[in-house]
Amino acid sequence: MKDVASAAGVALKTVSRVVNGEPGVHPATAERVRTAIDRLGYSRNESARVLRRGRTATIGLVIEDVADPFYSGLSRAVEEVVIDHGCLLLSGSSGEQPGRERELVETFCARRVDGLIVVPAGEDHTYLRSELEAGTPVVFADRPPGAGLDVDTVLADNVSGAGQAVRHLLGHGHGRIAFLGDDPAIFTAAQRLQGYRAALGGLYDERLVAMRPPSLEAVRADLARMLTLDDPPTAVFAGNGRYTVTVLRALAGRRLALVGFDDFELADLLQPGVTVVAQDPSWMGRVAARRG
Amino acid sequence: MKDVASAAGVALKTVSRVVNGEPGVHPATAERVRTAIDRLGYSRNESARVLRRGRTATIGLVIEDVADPFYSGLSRAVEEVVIDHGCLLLSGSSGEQPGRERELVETFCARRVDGLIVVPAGEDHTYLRSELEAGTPVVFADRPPGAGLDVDTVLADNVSGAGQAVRHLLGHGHGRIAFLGDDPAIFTAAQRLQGYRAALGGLYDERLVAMRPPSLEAVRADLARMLTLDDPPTAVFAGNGRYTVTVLRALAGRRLALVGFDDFELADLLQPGVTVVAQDPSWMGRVAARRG
DNA sequence: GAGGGGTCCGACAACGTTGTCAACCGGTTA
DNA sequence: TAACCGGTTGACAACGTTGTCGGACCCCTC
Repeated sequence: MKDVASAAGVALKTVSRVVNGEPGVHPATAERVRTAIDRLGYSRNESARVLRRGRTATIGLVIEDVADPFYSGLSRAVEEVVIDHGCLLLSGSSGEQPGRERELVETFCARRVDGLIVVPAGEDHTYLRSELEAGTPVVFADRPPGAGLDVDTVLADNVSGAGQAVRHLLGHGHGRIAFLGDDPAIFTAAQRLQGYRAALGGLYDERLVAMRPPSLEAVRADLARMLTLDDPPTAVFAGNGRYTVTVLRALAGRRLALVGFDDFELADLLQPGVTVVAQDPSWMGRVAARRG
Repeated sequence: MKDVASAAGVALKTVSRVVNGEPGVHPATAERVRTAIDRLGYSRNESARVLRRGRTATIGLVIEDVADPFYSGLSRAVEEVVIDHGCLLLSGSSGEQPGRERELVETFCARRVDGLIVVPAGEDHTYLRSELEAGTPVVFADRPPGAGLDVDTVLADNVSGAGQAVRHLLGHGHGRIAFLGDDPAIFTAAQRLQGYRAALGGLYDERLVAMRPPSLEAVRADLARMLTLDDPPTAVFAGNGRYTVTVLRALAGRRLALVGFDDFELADLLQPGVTVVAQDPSWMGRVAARRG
């Protein structure tokens, strides 16, 4: 601020040097500048700084929904790493809408974020190509980008995780295991179905699979339908954290064994709530940091 | 970008007009500019725009911890409102550390956020005074600011909420009700203690109160101590969402009645998990929006 | 006293955008 | 013909900061 400069009787550049802690300023001068700063309540305008220097010290994070425990955990981990690098976090929830995802990404890019972490909602990410060519580091998390894009991606091993869950149930004598999961258009849901199917092998029965967005009514109906089969399921494998909770609620008393993908609070306090922890969110954060 | 201007054979200002959808540009010219923009993959530099216009279209949110369901719910609601206003959200977790809170707030201010929503961790917010005088709209949420500051604040009625919880237990015949809550230095914890105490009246017994940061070991020890009293508690009132979960875990089998402040996922699926929902986070978001 | 080296400081341009103002052009009116 | 008008367009300055460069000054040495 030029007011500070004139108040301290120095040039703009000297003030700049002081606020940035650059060397080559006489201690007495620096002190004079500092008191002027305090007196006037000056604080550096980061926008101008960004404009001049080119780095925004900002990372953009696009997730599904901050309110989902899985993503809020991820957010926190990312935030931690980002702050450690002296940056700030711009975040937004796509709500599983590809359009919203794209809007967020483009807005973040227009603000010239120094890096982007995206949990994609859509399939087509060609709109990112120009951004990538411009050199913006982008990392995908939890789900891979659409075809034709070469981007670092952090994934959990959904297939083998689902396999473990199924084998756990098989080992406890369950031969009829239902799979309730999210829309198979979602990468993780499809992967987990695949793991479930592979682990079941010949035991696989299409009638025990229901995949769609989680709503209590739908899950209730699916379960009710399955339970009227001649050979009803004795166990359920739920495709993600939110699904596990929904299934629990839909079961309401009926005592089926339940295994869920993703951990969730209090899982250990419920009947047989085996959980498979999918990701270590801080691991994802670390990968993002790889590109300070 | 001046490249676009020269590519389209027009002046900078005309490009500016087109990207901003300002009137007074011949359709043919606008079209030429647009194709140049597409061809060059231009996107407006928001930093420069911010510098020139003074508005950042950014809101800062400082909370306790995004990973806490209460705050992640609040975040989501705030985000919703902020996006509706065409703004973006910068958020950070203070981790209940006043220093961190202050750092975050000051960083946000240096970036000239158009508004600030703060769940305070500290007691002293005089450092905000100059910012307030500069005209930045600030809203406190969940907890009030330190003394001597005149700021809009969104609070739940913690006292009467706690009173309701206690009366609920009294109504079910519990005369010995323990209160386990967070450090009384935290506003909400103190308020809830006050409500608990008032509702109990003569039944209040200091030995049934334990307040400190929630850790499983500490809560276990507190509970164990209380249960060895001649007249042990038959019910527990937990001071916040995280505490409720911790108490549940610490109880591990012992069947005390439990009421918690704040709702939490699956509360309805546990034994006697009465809950008092404190805030409607979207309400807070709305208040923040009051100052687009 | 002249030259050399170091320390401290300031003038100036540039970052990319937008607000202001004036210029231009075709057509209409006095 | 001159004055005027609405619709388009462009030149220029400004936003607040930092990088570059060069100037002023002091101390030391020959």
